[in-house]
Formats: sequence, C-alpha cells, structure tokens
Amino acid sequence: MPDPRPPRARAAARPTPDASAPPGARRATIDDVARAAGVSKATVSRFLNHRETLLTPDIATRVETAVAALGYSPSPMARALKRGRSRLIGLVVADVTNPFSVAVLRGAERACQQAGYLLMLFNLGNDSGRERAAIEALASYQVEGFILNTLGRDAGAVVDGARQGRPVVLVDRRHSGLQADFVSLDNASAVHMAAGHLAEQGWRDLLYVTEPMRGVSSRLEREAAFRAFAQQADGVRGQTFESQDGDGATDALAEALRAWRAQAAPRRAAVLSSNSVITLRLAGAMARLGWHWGRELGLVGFDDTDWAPHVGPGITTIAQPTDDLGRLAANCLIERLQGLVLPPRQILLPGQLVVRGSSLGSLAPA
Amino acid sequence: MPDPRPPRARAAARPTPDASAPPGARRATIDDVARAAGVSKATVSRFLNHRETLLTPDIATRVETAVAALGYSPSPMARALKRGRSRLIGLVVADVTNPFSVAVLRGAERACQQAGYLLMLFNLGNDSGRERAAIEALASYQVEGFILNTLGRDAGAVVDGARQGRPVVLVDRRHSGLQADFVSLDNASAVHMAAGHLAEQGWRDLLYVTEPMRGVSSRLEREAAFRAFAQQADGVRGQTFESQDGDGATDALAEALRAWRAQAAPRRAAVLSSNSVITLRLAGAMARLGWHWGRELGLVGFDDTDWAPHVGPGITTIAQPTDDLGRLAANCLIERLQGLVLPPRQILLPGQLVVRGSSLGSLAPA
DNA sequence: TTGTAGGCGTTATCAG
DNA sequence: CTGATAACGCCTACAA
Repeated sequence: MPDPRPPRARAAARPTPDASAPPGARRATIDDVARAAGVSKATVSRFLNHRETLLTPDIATRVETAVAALGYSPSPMARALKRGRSRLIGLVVADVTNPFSVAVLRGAERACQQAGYLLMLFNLGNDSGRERAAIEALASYQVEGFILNTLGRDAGAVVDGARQGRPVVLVDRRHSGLQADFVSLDNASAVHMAAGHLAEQGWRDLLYVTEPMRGVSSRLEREAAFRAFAQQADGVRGQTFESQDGDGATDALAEALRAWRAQAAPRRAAVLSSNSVITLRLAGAMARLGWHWGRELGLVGFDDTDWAPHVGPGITTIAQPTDDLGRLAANCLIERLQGLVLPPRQILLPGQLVVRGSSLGSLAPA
Repeated sequence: MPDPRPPRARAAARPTPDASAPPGARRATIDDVARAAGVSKATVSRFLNHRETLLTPDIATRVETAVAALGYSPSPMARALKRGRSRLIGLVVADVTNPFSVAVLRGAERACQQAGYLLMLFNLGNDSGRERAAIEALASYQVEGFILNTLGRDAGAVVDGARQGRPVVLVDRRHSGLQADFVSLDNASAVHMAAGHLAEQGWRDLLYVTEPMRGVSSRLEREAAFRAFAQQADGVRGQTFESQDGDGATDALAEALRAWRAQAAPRRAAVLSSNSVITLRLAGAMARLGWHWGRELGLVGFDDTDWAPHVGPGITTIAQPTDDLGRLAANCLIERLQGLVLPPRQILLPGQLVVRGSSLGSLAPA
C-alpha cells in the first residue's frame, strides 16, 4: 500500500501556536483536532493517551498533523474534571520568609516540574490558624497530593480529614498520629554533631536557643537531643532558652546571654542556635552587648545560609540538605501518586557541619 | 484601593466538613446538595452565586442547611471549565533563590489569598529558556492572569502570544514592546540616592558592580542611572563592572576591586552593588583581599536583607518595598480581572536608604 | 421563583 | 480499530 501523503502542508513546521493571534483567540479543543483530522474525538483522545493502542498509521498521521497544525494541547482542567486527577501538587509552607522553607520549595518545585506536575503554593505566613483553610483550598483544586511544611500541634486531624484520601508527605515537621511519609534532617545526629563540636573546641557551658516550641516536632526533637547530649557529656553543662517572637525579642535575648555567660564564668560559654532566624536574632543581641562571636561567646547555628561566612569571623553551621529534602519529598509523593503502596516511610538525611570562626576555641581567650 | 474580595460562596455554618470521613469519601457535589435539599441543581447554583436573586425563604434555608450538612463547596475546576475563569493566578519567577523574588512572592501571595485567588508557581531557576514552557503550562491551567518577574531579552513575543488575552503584570523587569502593567522600584531615583549618599560621605571614585546585564531592564536602568550620576556629579568618577556568574566570579571580582582602588588612590573608592547576590559576592572578595567595608572600600548595596546589619560594620542598603511591590502587582492584576480597562500603568515605588557603617566616610582613614 | 436541558473539554464504555 | 455517547461538576438560557 503506497503511503497517501495528505495534501496538507507539513504540520510540524509550525512550533509556535500563534504568537500573533488576536487576544481573544480560543485555544484549540479536541473537537477542533478531530474535525481537522476527519476523525472522532475518541480517536484523538486515544492517540493522546493510549499510545500503546495501535492506530492505523494513516489515521495516526492525520491526527498528529492536526494536533501540530493547531498547536493543540489538552486542557488539564477538563482532564482533572473527568479523571479526578489534576497533575497538581499542593505545597503548604509555614513561612515563605524562612530561607529553609524556600530552599525546600526550590527542590520540590524542580522535582515536580520534571515529573510534569505543577505546584500550587499556599503560604501560612506563620499563622497556623489558616492551615485548614489552606488544605481545603488546595483540595478543592483537586491537587493530587500535599507537601506539608506546617504542622502545628493538633493539625493531624485537619490533615487527616481534609486530605480525603490524597497522599501527604511531611517535611521537617512530623505528626505522630498521622500516617504519612516524612522527610527531614536527622535532627538528633545533627544536634549531637554540633554540640559535640562545641565541646571539643573547649566550650563548656552550652545554651540552646530556640524559637518557642509550640509543639513543632523538629523544635522539640532538637531541644531533646540537646538535653540528652548535655546529660551524657562530661564536664559540659547545657540549658535551653526559648526566645519569644515579637518586639522585645532581641533585648530579652541579649539579657539572657549576659546572664548565661555570667553564671558560666570562668568556664567558656557557647550558644547553639536552632535555625537561621534565631541566629540572626542572636547576632542582633551580640551587637547590642558589644560581644564578638568566637571571643565572648561561641556559636554553632542550624541552617547554612549564604551570609553565614560573612558575619563576624564566619558562623559555624549545620548545613541541611535542603535541596534533597525538597526533591525527596516531591518524589515520595509522586511515587505514591503512581500507586506505590507501602507503610509510611521516614527519610532522615544527615546534616553537615561547616566549621567557621564562630566556634573555634583557639580564638577565644576566655 | 477597592476591596477586590469576591462574594463568598461557602456558607459559614459548619467549619468541619468531615474530619472523620473515610479517606475515600467523595467530595459532595452540587447534585448531592440539590438532592438533600429537595431542589434542583439550578437552585443550588443560584443560591451560591447570585445571592441577590430572591429565593423563597423556605428554599433558601433548605439549601443552606444542606450545604452546611454536607460540607459542600463548589469545585473550582468545574467552575473554571464552565466559566473559563479559574481563580488562579500564575506567578513566574526568575529565581526563587533570590531573596528579592521571594519577598515579592510573599506580598503577592497574601494579596491573592485575600482576594480569593490561589497562586500557581513556576520557577525558572534562572533558565530563561523555560519561560515559554512556564507560561504555556500555566495558561493551560486557565490561570486568569500572570505576574511575571522574569523577562529576558526577547520574551515579549512569548508573552504576547501565549498569554492569549490574559492580563499580565510585570514586576521589576519591563519589556518595552509589551502592553502591560508594570510595578517596580524607581531605579533611577534609588541609584541617585545611593550614589549621592556615597559622594556626600566623601567617596570619590565609584564602582558600580552588577550582574551581567543580558538585556534585563532593571539592570540596564540602574547602570544607566549610575553613569548619568557620575557624569553630572562634580569631582566624582564612576565606572561599571559586570561580574560574570560562575566559579571564578569571586576571584575576578576581587581582582577588579584591587585594580579599581589602585587607580583611584589616593582618592577614596567605594562600590555600589546592584543587588544582594552581588553584595554577597563582594563580601567574599573583600574577605579574600583582607579589606574591610568602610575602611579600604565604601559600600552601598541594593536590597535590604536581614543580614545586612550584621556583616562588617553593617551594610548600607537601598531597601526596596518588596512587600508593596508584590501586593500592588497582585492588585493591579486583580483589578484588570475585574474588568478595569485602562492603558498600561507604571507603578514606581521609591526605595529607602538605610545608612549603616559600610558607607560612612568618617570611619575611613583613606 | 423554580426546574429542565445543554454544554464547557476530556475520557471511558460500549457498540460497530 | 474506530465512532457514538455518556459522564465529570458546574452554570445559564429558556421554559414553566
């Protein structure tokens, strides 16, 4: 059978759907394609979705041509409506302002894009009251799953109820009552690493400074690990300070530091900061006191921000593998979406100690 | 600014849809509500959308009850399919890693949420080749409009073609050939303010350090304003250095600084940094040279990041009203969506000079 | 004031 | 292998 080349102009020739179309130009629909190809909608649909179904070569080419000529691409909305799946993933973030969240977001976003998913973003702005609203809003858009970096105290019920059978993966903050994959830094090891480093460098009195715990799992875990370390370590004393948010925060913190160092003297005192927000606050307090990192006080801080090398003598940090966290979270979710059924996984990634001046004992003449 | 809030669809009665529903539980549809209330779908729809239409009190209550009882809320997907509008706004960002982008994102996100819109995020990761893909992906989800912080050189065609009649607002980066609202810092004034401040403080030789321009409007504008300033100012010399991205970036920059200062001597030399990314790179270069801000070199940098106070003697910055930029961009867009028809607006917001140690002449013993 | 019916763009089922 | 046809959940003429 000779190939009856259709008399139509070559299709693939025109990659640009229509850059000069009048603004109102309607997107091509499957109907248009069907008409153009002289076949039925069903055929076009099959051509698009079930490539394995063998179509008559002739028909296949005709459809292909028409699709190309019209610059057709199927409407995800209509698809979602029909299939109940949307190629959308909902990402709820506690606070886009937090560099950690952003870094995770970045990793997740890339992984999603690669897998053909788009991200719908909902930022809580640290107002955990909006958590339920966020999930519902996202759910109503038929997101296929959630990546959550936002669990407050009793958010489990919220999630459990609202997710309506959609897979969830938790990042950084877990919830014991919730069946879900969980991706996070290995907080216990990280704290041990950080505190161990401080002790090794000769700092004897350690203060762990954290944001108010408020039942946030990562905060609790880090703090607990810190206490555990202090108890087990020889000749090291440890204590925790919760730095309340708000206006007087820096002053209160400065006062706490002064007191802590006074009671420690003549032993050398250092601080372990729970995240970059606190590290910044600590920097403010130090300035107020006229103290210098590595001299009057040692410091290791969670989160290896890009400015860490440039503050004081350089801040020693625990770098979180943020990109991987985001990527793994997204991939976990996508696997579930593809039907993987397994008991909830826990993925704990190691942190990395980046040593800089702020924790170096040699600099410190008590 | 008029309150763009849409009429609420949800009846407030029952905040908890059903936290204990079996995971597979189907979302209630308008049909379920109609059945439960013993009315037709049309009536329910009217109750939801056209509150002004008078319904018989009896019927209204029945519908309301049913809605509440079932925890019903309409499916935005179905709505979008029917109405062609989706309550979605597409946000394309050049680089989520850039704090400026994030800050804008934050402002925009809040404004959108308040107006009942959700944000679909697409991050280019500085790969401007994906711009077209981004816009098309977003468009296929029927986003009602775009907020773009990403225009490369000839992106105008892309946008113009792909947006298909959907309103666009540009943030920070404009494109002359494109009819669209534009929200940005007033770059010219900001540069004048910054450079003026340096001159005033006795710095005589000014180096403007910028990322490669690559046709990005904001970069071009700032650089042009800087040159204009240098020409017009008495006894001030100015020059521009484009810092290429990549591995050797910091070294190359350090070398440039050294050369610049050498040719300037004994006049006092200062640097104007085009954004926080460059400022960080400058900090790296300074460290390599063993120089100190405010002593060997003066500095004013664009973007008032939260770490600026803590680097060296504190970095003098031009603070951009990022939150407002994001908010205004979103509101601009939303106004258009509500039918406002006007020629493209330009909203230029003033920056604010935040003086810290890095630019203070008094510290500098040449 | 309310109900009926048709369609938005797809996919899936069932005949042919 | 292909083509009608019926949903998916919602909105809106039009009719009652």
